[in-house]
Amino acid sequence: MEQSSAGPAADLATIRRSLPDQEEIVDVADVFSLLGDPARLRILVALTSRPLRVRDLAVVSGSSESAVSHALRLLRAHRVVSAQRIGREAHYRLADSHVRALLELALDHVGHTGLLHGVGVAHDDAPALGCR
Amino acid sequence: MEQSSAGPAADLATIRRSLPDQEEIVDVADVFSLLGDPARLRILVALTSRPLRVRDLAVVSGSSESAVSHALRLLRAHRVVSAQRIGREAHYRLADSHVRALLELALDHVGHTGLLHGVGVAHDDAPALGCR
DNA sequence: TATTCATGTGAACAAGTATTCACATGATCG
DNA sequence: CGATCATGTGAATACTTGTTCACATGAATA
Repeated sequence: MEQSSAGPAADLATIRRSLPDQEEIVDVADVFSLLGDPARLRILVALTSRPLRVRDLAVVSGSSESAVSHALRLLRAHRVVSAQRIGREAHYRLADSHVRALLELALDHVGHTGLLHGVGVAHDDAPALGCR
Repeated sequence: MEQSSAGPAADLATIRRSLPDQEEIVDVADVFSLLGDPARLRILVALTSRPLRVRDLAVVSGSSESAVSHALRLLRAHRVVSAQRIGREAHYRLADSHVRALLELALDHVGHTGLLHGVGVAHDDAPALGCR
């Protein structure tokens, strides 16, 4: 998605028309919002490693099992994670590669290198630009 | 993208140690949270096209100028956008390529797969459990 | 069957937050 | 200078939301 459908120096009306409709905006915002809570984010980063049970996630992320369950319910409802029941255990995992990509992009952004695998950390880190 | 620096079937302690510390988690969560508000998201998507002034962003995004200014203040504080003053106007743009990449990933996902949008699927509650 | 275990859930309180309104700041123009 | 314009900001309100607590569900075990 480069300059989108709007060409270079598009006028305001063109830009406004090029925006996703409210429904899509809200859907995307919902997902970002889900990733925007530290407790849920810890859960998701933990799931970057491998599928985990609710109890494990509580231990790893440092939240109560109830809080984790509530969090997973929301994440499930928005297809951010998927669950698989085996007996009385529920194994959760990241729903798809897009979620993983979002997490890795963001972690890379703050310079966290411990979690990512062979990914060459050649990020360009453009430091704003505000001054001219 | 492979699992993580933790080997296959890493134990819980290993996974827990591999998590970013609280400070990094909160930083990343803050950015996601900023992208998680529909009004701010509209602003940011508009900025993927080209730099815009506060007034233009108000028109394009459909929020009041005051609301936009408040939003931009937060986005600026977290280096999500950068500003350049020209006379009495302030031109805002996306701060760096990471932000753009996050937006593109999310919007692209919605546009192509309907995962967030739910192609013919109710998107508020998902069963998602027990799929094997 | 009774018990235990893992997970799910509803209600309610606490904490955070986005918007509006009124006004401040600071630059430009007549 | 005084007026006007674009933007920034503080306080207050209304709204959203995450956590805890108590309990429910449903599967395994004895």
